[in-house]
Amino acid sequence: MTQGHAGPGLAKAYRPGDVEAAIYERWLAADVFAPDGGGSRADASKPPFVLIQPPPNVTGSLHLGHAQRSAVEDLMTRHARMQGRPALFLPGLDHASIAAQFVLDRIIAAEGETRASLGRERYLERMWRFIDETKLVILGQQRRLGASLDWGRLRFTMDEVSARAVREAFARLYGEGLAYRHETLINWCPGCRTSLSDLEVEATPETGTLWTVRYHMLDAATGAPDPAATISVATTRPETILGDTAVAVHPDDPRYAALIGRRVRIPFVERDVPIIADAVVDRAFGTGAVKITPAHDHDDYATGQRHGLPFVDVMDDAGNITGAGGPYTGLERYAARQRILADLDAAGDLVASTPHEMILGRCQRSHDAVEPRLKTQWFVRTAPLAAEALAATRGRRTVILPERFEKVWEHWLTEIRDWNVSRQLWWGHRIPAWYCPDGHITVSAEVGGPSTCGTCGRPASELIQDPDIFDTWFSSGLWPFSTLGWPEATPDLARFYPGTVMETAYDIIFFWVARMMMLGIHLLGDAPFEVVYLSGLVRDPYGQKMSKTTGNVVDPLEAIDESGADALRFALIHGAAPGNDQKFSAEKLENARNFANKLWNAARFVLGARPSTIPPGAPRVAPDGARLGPAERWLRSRVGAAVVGADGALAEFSFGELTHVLYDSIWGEFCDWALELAKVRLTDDALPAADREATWWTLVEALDTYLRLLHPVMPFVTEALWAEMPRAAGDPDLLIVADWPAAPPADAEAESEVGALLELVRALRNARSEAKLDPSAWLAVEIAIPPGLGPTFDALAPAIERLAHARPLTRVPDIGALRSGATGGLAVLAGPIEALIRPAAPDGEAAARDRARQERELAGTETQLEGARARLADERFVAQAPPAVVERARARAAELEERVTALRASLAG
RNA sequence: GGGCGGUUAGCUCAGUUGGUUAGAGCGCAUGCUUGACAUGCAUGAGGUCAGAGGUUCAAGUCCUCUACCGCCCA
Repeated sequence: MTQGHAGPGLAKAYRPGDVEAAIYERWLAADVFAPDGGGSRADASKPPFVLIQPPPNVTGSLHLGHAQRSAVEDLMTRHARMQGRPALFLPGLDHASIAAQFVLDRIIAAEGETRASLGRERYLERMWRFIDETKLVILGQQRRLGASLDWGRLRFTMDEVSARAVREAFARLYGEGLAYRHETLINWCPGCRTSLSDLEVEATPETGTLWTVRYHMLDAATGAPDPAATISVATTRPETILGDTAVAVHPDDPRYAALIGRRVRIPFVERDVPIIADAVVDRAFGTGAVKITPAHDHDDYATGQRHGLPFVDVMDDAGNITGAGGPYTGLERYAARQRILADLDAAGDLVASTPHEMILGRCQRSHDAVEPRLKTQWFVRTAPLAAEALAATRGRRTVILPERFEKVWEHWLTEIRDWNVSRQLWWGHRIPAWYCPDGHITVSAEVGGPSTCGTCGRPASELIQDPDIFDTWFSSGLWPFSTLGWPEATPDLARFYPGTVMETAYDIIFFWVARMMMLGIHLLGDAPFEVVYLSGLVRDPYGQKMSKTTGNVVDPLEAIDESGADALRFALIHGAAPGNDQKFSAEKLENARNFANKLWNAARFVLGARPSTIPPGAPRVAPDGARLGPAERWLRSRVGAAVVGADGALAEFSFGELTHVLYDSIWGEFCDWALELAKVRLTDDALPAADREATWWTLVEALDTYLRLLHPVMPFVTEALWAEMPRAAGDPDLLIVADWPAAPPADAEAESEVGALLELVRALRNARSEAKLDPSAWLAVEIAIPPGLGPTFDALAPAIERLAHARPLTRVPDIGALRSGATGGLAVLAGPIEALIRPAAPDGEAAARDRARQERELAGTETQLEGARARLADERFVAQAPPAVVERARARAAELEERVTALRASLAG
């Protein structure tokens, strides 16, 4: 006897909204997220698993890319936690100075304010108020997603712990000569009014104009302009004429050899500059003569240094022409360009203008054209740090996944340039450098700054702190250890540094990963993580990048509301392969939702099918091995294969593969076959109760294993179901801290024998369907089974009967007997098994369709046989292929031969 | 210009160290209210694995070249 068919208290369909919030609260209440939490079952002797979460920008909200990465991070963490490792998944938020100011500037603009109208102090107060709201959004999103983050260790890149790390790191680098202050040409964004690092400048190909401008030379004797002697230069930036301090030609260019050393008058600013020779000039470019603007062009800067030219800065922070710009002073740079062109034209000195393909540097954030400008900035000397980072990856102390990114990594770190860390912004960590009136620099890691000038001893009151802040990535670069309390020697730092995995998107490998590696190794002596797992980007169904302006963004919360957090996680992880972008679509989400529902219903069935001889709430026991039928043995073996497959996928960080393995096993094997086979035994009152119990415990064991395996991917539904499952002694209340399963041993015999019979069921169904026989009719079927399969067949006959709708199902002694009676029936072949379906009444059309099916099959089989024979006829194959391969080919050929014979016989009959 | 990746069913993607008959989901077709599930079940159709050449007994898989798409660096 069995109980009712509905599981205890389980709804007919899985409704994520009903359980998710409560389950997250249970996890929080049980204190299982922290490696040292009250509910943790971590084995302190095992190596900790540490994953410091990439901190999302505090002013934003999470998009699908974040959701995917959080899902992957949480998956790894939950797996490690179930393996009994102390698992730390540390949450955080990033202040993202330039991006945050961008957002806030727009908000205050709507309130009629500007950065300048508020002033630094009030602006920063406003920022703190603003992020107090936004951070709640992000933290809430992480909870909805089910991220098992250790909230007690939440860090913010602008909190005092992080600030102390920034000051200390900078002071140490300065002390070692690795941080220095220096005037040089930097990238300036007039829109953001700050300098940028090289990485924040995007090289964009554009069609500009190449103008040819005629400069007038000076008479060598009088020094007065010589209207007849001119030299034409080509430029894409006429406004920089105002800052020209030379004209350069190639030393070997015969066109200009005679002019080298003569002087030229720069128009409008009336500056007299020399014509110089430098091999850097490309003779094929333009006229072969170029203007040199050392303060506004990277190549010209180098030329200027080589020739000792003056550097004239003609642009201010807003991109307007400075007082050095003569009549154009105060004009915006593009307005100045137009005026200069007009004036040159009027003077007859604009010789030509042609369209010109060029590469323009634009600000990654505002897309303004970046202006090279001469500025004094703080730099970090990267060469020695990069060497250490390279040594770590070359020595495999840190592995980058996918490995192909190591090549890019190598290249970038080998060619690395010094890092400009100064930003002329307000929202960020103020650079802890003070300047005394004599220009001495004092760098201090103390909260209140230095008490005196480190050089001349002047009191703090006479010192002025650098107004600039650090590049956000400077504090981000300290994240793997600032989060753990560095520079204090905290217990967390000792225990959790270095970390295990850094998961992040591949587009910030240089911005972030490289900086963490460089700073971590340098400041702490160890690389900050063992594995760098680089995720791909999540794109829309058409492969477009999701963006607010395109309007194709999917809000993770919407997806969760619609389909559940587990479905979103599954869908995102399903397509996750390291370094590969994936397209996301509603169909994928729906498929994942269906899978969650499938699992739910499978569990509902199992729980509802408990034999009445097992009391409700009985502790879970292993099925009685002596009572297992072939189907039970088959299931255990297949579950074992799923465990092995899952372990393999996890070991290789192939999380998409993990979901494939679990999906196929749970849906394709457990639900489609194991449950259907079990139904017969569970409801067969003629069987001893112990047999039915063994079957049920086998299902429970399988389901229990699946829930454990699936938990890291779909934490909510698995936890919800596990709450209803019988527990074994020693199982915890919550699945999140249950043990990762071990694989039941493989049972090759059961797999092959049951597999053959499942093949038979498929073949019977196919024959019936192709002949278009009434699917609901019970048809008599006779079956000839090879002797070896007899016992398994007999044990499963009732199930086969049910699954193939075959009744009566009769075993005939041999194939000959079957064939002799093979008239008016559908002949079915399934490997070594032959069967005959006898329709209730003769049906000419059905018979014809069946004949067509068999003829099609025969043709296909003959083609295959031909191929197999040809292969075996090749002496070189037989001689050179491994014996096992040849043996398999022979067996295959024999099988095909038998099949052809049988089909011919059947068609002849 | 340099480097990397991709090209497999109508669509989205799997395909382990080369080895039987290249798989899945969605979509499509046909049928099914089967005592867990119509968010379901059954059956089926659909592929010269971008192209060319090579290595090998054997290539979706390894090598070379070409085409197209995408990304990164300069």
